[in-house]
Order: sequence, then structure tokens, then C-alpha cells
Amino acid sequence: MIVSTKGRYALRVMVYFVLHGNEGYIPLKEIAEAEGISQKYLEAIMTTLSKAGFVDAAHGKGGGYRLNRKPEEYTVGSILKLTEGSLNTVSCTTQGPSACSRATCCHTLPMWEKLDSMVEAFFEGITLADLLKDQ
Amino acid sequence: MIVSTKGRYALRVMVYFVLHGNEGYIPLKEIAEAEGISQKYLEAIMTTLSKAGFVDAAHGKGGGYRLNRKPEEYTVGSILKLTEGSLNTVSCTTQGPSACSRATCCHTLPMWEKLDSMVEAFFEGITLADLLKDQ
DNA sequence: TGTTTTACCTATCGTGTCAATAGGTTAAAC
DNA sequence: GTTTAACCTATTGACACGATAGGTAAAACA
Repeated sequence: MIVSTKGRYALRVMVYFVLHGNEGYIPLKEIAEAEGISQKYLEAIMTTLSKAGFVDAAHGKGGGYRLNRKPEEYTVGSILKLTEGSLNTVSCTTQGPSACSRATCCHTLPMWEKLDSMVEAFFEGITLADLLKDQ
Repeated sequence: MIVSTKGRYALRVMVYFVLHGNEGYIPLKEIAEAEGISQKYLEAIMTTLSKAGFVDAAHGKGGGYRLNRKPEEYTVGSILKLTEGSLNTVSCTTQGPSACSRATCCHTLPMWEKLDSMVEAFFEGITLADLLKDQ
């Protein structure tokens, strides 16, 4: 499990904004119901997205959240890194190179590093706009 | 975290066999000490590898484990699939396609499926012999 | 002014998995 | 029959995940 619900929910919400966000702010309640996500759980995710400047937030009636950039300007990688904290595939590489005491002699470490690079490139090469082109 | 210690330990042990297995059976105790892995924990991993026919096992003095194929004939993917159970990166794809109730309308599912294919191809394209070529 | 709507904040909880440990039994060699 | 080593079953502690609970702050509206 490389990506937990936190990151997957965040992606689905961002896609929801692209599809339904032409008219302004969308309240969290609407998104949670439409996407079948726990409202309270989604709150934490939206706060993370808001604090990082990925979305704008507005209080009160008529408020909610909205994107503040074009869909092409959000990479999947940036959203997942923010919500998941990291995209590292194994703990061997989570704390930088040679954090493991066996790093110098480990024959598998270079493979994990290659995998990390590949996954990173994969996610950074996809934008919200790309997700809607796929079927 | 796509690969837990179970799979990572299994890989390191298999590499150990390639490097030190010319003279026959190697007892688990030796591997555990050399690799700094809990002996008891490694037992479960070795039993899995043995039952699946990845290694031969021999009881009693002079016994232990040894590879029964050439290093080129073990893919990293086969070892990880065996010990991890699956290589799926997200739960969306663990139970086959369209296990998720939102599969038909989810704009992110195709991406997860592509990721799974990429990771699968990555691991199946590496053998134990390849791991020793890297530095 | 105060009521509603909505975002924001802090804390807690149940569940499950992971990594490891404990204590045995079976089989082979010497 | 003693030692070595694989094999088997059960249990534990720690931790993260996903979710829930109960509030406060801010903006709109009447």
C-alpha cells in the first residue's frame, strides 16, 4: 500500500473541483456526500490542502473550497506528497540515503532507489487535467 | 510503504545465498546473524520460501537452506509476490478490477492500474543475478 | 442582534497489521 | 541418545490508519 485513503481521497476531491467547481466555492458537505467520504475525516484533508495553498477556503454561507490554479498546474505527485507526507516505497529510503546501517553493503538498496525515482517521475508526470483525459 | 520487511528480508536472504551458497546448505542461524535479522522472525520467511519451492531445506547437522535454481531464474517480483502476498500499490486494485463500488466512475482508477502494471514490470524485470551487477 | 452556515481545531477511539518473541515438535546427523 | 537445525502454533507490543466526537471562529443573512 503505497498510497493510503488520505492521498486517494485528496485526489478524488481535487478532481471533483475540476468537474464541478465552475460556479465558485463548494462546501465540504457536498463533496463528502457526493464522493461517499466521511465528512469529518475529509475535514482534516481539506485543511491540509488549504494550509498548503492548494485550495482557497471561505467561511459562512456560500463558502467552501475552490481551486486557485488551473487543473494542468496541479501534479498528482504534489498532491500525494502533501497529503501522504512522502512517496517513498520502502523505509530503506525514507530518511534519505544511507540512513540504514547496511546501506554501504546492501545489494538491494540501489533497486529501491530506482523504484522511488520511477514512482516519483510517474506521479509528477500526471496532472489533474490528465486524469480527466483518461477514461 | 509498498514492501514490508518480510519481502525485503527475503530478498536479502536470497542474495546471501547467491554470494555464500557455493558449499551447500546454510543454516538459518548464520544468515540471521550475518544480515542482522531476528532469527525467529526469519524462520517464518524461510518456511514460506521453502514451501513454495524457492529453496531446498535439510534438517539436522549440516542442514539448512540452499537455492535450487540459478540466480538468473529468480525474479525479484516472484520473491516479493510470494512473501508480501501481492504487489498492489493501493487497495483500489487489490481485489481485482471493479472491486471498488466507484470503479465505473472513478477518474483515478486508471492511474492506479497503470502504476500497478509499471511496478509489476519493474520487479519482474530484475533477477537475483541483476542485483549483484548493480553497485 | 442573533441565527445559520461553514471552515477550523483538538482529542480520542477501534481495528488491524507489522515485527518480533516464546515455547514447543519433528527430522537428520554423529 | 545427544546435538543440530528445520518446522509449527500462539502471543505480544507498538504503531498507523480511518474514523468519530465535540467544540471554536468567521462570514452571511434576516
